[in-house]
Amino acid sequence: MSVNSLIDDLKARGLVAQMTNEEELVEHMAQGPVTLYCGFDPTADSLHLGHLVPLLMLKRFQDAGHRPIALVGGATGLIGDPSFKDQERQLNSAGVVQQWSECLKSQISRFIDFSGEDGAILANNYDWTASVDVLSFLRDIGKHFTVNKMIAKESVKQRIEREGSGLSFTEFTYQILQSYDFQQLNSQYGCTMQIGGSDQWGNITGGIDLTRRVNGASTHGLTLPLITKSDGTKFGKTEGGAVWLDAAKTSPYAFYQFWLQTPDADVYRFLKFFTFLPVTDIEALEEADRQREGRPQAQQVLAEEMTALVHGVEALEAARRITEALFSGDLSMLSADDYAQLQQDGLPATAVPTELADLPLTTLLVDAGMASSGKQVKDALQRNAVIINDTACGMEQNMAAAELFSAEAARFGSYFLVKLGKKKHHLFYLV
RNA sequence: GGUGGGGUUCCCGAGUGGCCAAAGGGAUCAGACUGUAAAUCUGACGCGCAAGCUUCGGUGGUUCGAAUCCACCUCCCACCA
Repeated sequence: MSVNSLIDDLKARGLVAQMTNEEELVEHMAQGPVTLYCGFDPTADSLHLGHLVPLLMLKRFQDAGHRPIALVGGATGLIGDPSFKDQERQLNSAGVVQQWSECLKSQISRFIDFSGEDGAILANNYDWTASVDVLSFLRDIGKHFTVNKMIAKESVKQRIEREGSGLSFTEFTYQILQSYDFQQLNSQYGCTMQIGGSDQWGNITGGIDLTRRVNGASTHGLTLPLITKSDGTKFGKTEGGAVWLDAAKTSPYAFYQFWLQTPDADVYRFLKFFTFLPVTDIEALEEADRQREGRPQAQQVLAEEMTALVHGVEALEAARRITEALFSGDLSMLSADDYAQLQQDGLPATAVPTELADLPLTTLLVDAGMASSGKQVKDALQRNAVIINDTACGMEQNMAAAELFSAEAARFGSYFLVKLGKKKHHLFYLV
């Protein structure tokens, strides 16, 4: 892909929120491979969907011949970015941040190619901040920032102006640290561009300013839009919380299901944001779906692309197998092997307790993680929305767990497929 | 340090002695309708199958009875110094 068409493609996908002078940027990219960076702060032991867009953006640049630097914020993660946050964040211990940094590193490596001499670079800002002493920091770096400008930034404005909140000096300093990153990466690797979410604009321009002052270098910035949902709720959340990229935290099956359930109003936008499918193909798909009666194909395409990308083709196959078995409506088609396979493929499964005479169904299903409170199970029972091996259960069976989970009732002497509502499935097995 | 305002169930936000497990909205869950979509309608929404149990920043107190009154403590905010 030529330089020009990369930016054009990004714009066509709606992936550009803001950028520094477009002409200069395009020209800069035309002159040869650009080294660019994006930072990821370790705020948990895994990246989640919110990180995916910038991460894939690095990949888009790499695919177009540029050289990405993935920066893990081992130092900035210790401070906490106040940008557009309405509350001061709780500090995490150094050991935890260190550990999380390692987690992020290995995840990032799955998306970007770090091999070879021209390969991407993995950096950690802890390496150049940890040893800076206070006086050097204040004299050599701090001197280039005016508090007036720092306060004026939109990203901290509300924290400073708003009642009921404050901004600690610690977090206020964050923008200086991030700016310092850019200046360092510019010195060390010739990095001339920073990308990030639109909330990072203030931090990015801060880095551009610092790099110009200290290194005398001209650099560029580009931000990505915040991913929004048509219904106004936050993108990337499910009832269980964030959708993680770590298969141990969000199973490939759950991940696949997440995308499959994307509302029509969002799905084509998401295809452009998250997949590498050409925009023209996506538009063609949208047109085809419009012509079609009933269910669109887009969600399926999106779910397959994303699951394959994040978890690999095998995990995708597993997710599809489970989906096929659970949503095709007929469980009798499943063989004993299929049940074992479902469990292996990541369908949540729990052993049936040996002593369940007195256990109500509510407790049983809550313990298995199917619902967060007995009330929810009770509600479902009252509406006959709990289905055990194709048999709907009502409230009157709540105390009949021993009967329902007897060896005679089990499929192949061992399995029970329990459905709560339309979408929640759980496998129980006798031991 | 002084003065004033405030801390209510996941979030916002009512409630100023019994009718309060606590209005209303949002989020969430389930049902109907659909396409595992949206919109709409219905129900649930502190915990418990239930009897019942535990909440309104904390601790004590007044009272037959407190989220509501009193004391002290604590945290937040505004203004003043």
